[in-house]
Amino acid sequence: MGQPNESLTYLLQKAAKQALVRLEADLADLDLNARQYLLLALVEHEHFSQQALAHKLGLDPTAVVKLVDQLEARGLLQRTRFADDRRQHRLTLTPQGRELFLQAAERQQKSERDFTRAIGSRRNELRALLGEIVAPTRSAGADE
Amino acid sequence: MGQPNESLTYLLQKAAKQALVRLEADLADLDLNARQYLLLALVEHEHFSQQALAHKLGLDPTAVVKLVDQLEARGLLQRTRFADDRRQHRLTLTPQGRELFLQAAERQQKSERDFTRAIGSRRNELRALLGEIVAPTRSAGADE
DNA sequence: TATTGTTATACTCTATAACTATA
DNA sequence: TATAGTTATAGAGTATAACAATA
Repeated sequence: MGQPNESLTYLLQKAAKQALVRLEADLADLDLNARQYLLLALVEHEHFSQQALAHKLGLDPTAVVKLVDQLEARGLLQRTRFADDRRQHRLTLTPQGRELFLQAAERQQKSERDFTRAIGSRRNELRALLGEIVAPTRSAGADE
Repeated sequence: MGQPNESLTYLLQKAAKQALVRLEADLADLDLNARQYLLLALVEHEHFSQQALAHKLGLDPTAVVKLVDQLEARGLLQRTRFADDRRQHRLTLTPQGRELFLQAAERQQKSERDFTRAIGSRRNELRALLGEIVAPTRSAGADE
């Protein structure tokens, strides 16, 4: 961003945006945006509460309400209650939700391979470098 | 984003956001956000028109109007007219603008070194990898 | 009394359309 | 007629505050 073309911060913004645009294009015909997909992926892996999701996604809890509303209305996930704390909603994918998630996950992987085609297998180096930078700083934004 | 922690797209979003948050924190006492700084950096390097800046920044031209309004009101840059096409505004840093930019540029470089401290000199590899991914795809978003 | 989720609301950002001055 | 810049406005996204249910 100093000489913009050389700045890592600037490059990261551009790369992140382009990766996002591509992913959303690749998910478009499943009628999922990246955030919806990520939520499905997280819920598929673990039955989060909405607050836990908000924290994990770096989102406002009220935004999660709307996200979950949309996905529930489409029959992709369900809200039930946690037995040990009935205030919390336990989110679970429906069979349709799981099926859609699996399709989306395939596309996501392809999208990422396509996006990083220029660097081939060095994408693993990129992943490692980003992981080292990101891991220690987990304060603001999407956490963990 | 499939298994979120392993996804490059997800890592890129997080890294980009954290880098941005850090940069804005490091520029805060100069009363500049990242976008304002980037605009100053571009104008310092070349006397852009507002449309050219909008294209370069991947912003709406109306957003550039407001950005330039703010910076001009603070006496950091000036609008004059291009001689060969008097519709276009030629943007130039004032002496104060240039001085503030130089201070901001120092902070930006330090911010970036701090952010990438964990990978040390391998930040050059990271820069190279990102450059290879980003360069070919210059369609959507912040261009060139 | 504190917390989860919800709703309503306000605020910010971005995009769209109409206008002016120049070409 | 088309383009650069401006303004006003609408829309999307996000944050804030108050409320109900549960702890």
